[in-house]
Amino acid sequence: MSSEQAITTRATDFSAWYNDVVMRAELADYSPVRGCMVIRPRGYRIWELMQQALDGMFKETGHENAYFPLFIPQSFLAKEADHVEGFAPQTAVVTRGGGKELEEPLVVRPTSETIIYAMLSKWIQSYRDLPVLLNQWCNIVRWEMRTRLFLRTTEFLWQEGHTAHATGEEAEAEARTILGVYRRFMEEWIAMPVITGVKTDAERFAGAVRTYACEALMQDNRALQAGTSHFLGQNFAKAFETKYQTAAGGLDYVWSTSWGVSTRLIGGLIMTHSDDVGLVCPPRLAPVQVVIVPIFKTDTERDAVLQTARGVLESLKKGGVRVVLDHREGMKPGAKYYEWEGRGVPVRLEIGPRDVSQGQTMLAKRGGSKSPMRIGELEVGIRATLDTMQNELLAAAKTRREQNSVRGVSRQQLIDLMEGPGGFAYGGFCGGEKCETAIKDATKATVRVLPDPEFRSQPAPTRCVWCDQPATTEAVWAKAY
RNA sequence: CGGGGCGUAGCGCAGUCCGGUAGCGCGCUUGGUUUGGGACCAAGAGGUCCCGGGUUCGAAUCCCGGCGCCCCGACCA
Repeated sequence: MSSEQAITTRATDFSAWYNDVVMRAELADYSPVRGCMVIRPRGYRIWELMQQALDGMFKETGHENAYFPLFIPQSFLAKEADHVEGFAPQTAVVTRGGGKELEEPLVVRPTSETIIYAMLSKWIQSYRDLPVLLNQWCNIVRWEMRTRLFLRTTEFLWQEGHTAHATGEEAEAEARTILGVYRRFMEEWIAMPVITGVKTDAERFAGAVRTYACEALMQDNRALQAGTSHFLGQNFAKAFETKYQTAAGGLDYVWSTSWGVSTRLIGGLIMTHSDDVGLVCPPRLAPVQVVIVPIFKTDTERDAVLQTARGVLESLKKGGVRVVLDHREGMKPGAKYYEWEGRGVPVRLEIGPRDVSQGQTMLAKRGGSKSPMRIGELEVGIRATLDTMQNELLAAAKTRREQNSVRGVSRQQLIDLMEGPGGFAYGGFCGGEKCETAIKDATKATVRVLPDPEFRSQPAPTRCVWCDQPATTEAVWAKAY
């Protein structure tokens, strides 16, 4: 089984390490179909936990789930000029069905804006019908040249939110609200700190007026675009004639947004926290938060230890902890430790004869130390431990990000940084496409975001790092996934 | 699509240069002994050597042609 092969170290080969971690933790596997992946139960459980958390947040902000079809008439995609130009090369198209050539080819959705606006046009008549706040959980297909487990696969799972509003201000505010939701989720659940901001025109979603994004820094100092939220203006409304009657009696196109995060987040989780032993999973998203490993020699010890272990199992379960008892026999405790560590289980409770007689367990933190805990204190103590670990992961990731961020870079520093260690490079930017392209050609780095105020440097840079003309904004560069 | 690597048991590999009838480690099955950081003994099961041609008495091995996967680049969440 792949689960027992050695893991390549991060220092040796980060890509190989990443693949090894995914395999070792049994999160996913390659599929018989090129570019596609199979998400295994341990990986899917993380996604379910992510879904649960996010879905709750979407509902709190007034969104409702719906489902739109997988197949989109090809002509729909063509209605918005930028959109079709952006996605056409990446689409899979069905031309036959039921053994017959189709009258109109059907595109397997690369995203659902077009079919959703076609429907919204039917559903929206008046400003009283607005806003419409929709979300859907689904799979999408984008034909990729080069794929990587979770980070970029031909088919992937995501949620896509689509909202329609009476005013541009309201739509813009919605896009910003969701960006905040994403950020909160990434930090509080994935323990993955992100910088938020606006994308440049070159990096903008095809068909959007403005694209907001959350960017995280992975352990190899490359940036991961973890989520995007788009203000679409009236682009799709115009393409699909999605109009409504205003309070004043006039007709106007709706203003809209769309936003999404995908199973790519699992890749972000892995590359943010994991180590050379295997997966490190933040407790809030860990399929198994606690594993109990019983230790015994004689039958008498076995009975006593297992009885205690079962008691701990039940009490933790009642307390809402995701816990399993590893009672497999014929496997040494040490072997179990390695296995569960590779799978990223945050806490291990060892219970042996000595512990039973002393009314305690040995609590080992993933990647940390071991210390005894009284059995009576476990219900409270485990919760506290998991919370602490969750916070420590976020803090450690934040520290790592800051240590690998350089502010106020010069042209030469930017080049050196991207040739060398990588990371986030903050600098002044004239906003010109020429400079953006030149920087990309010279360094392979792209503008990840024009950062939101709280991430900006003090004082603000005054000159463009590349052309030395006055800066119109600050930008964050990095090599990206 | 370019550059690099690889394809032999479930997994990791050796064997390929120099052709001779397929091997190692791990895992798996059965039995026994073990169990506080990757247990041991014994007996087993498991193979279209990526595919198709060719050379040869004989091909995992040599020749020709395909296919697939991984990594690095160009496209992208």
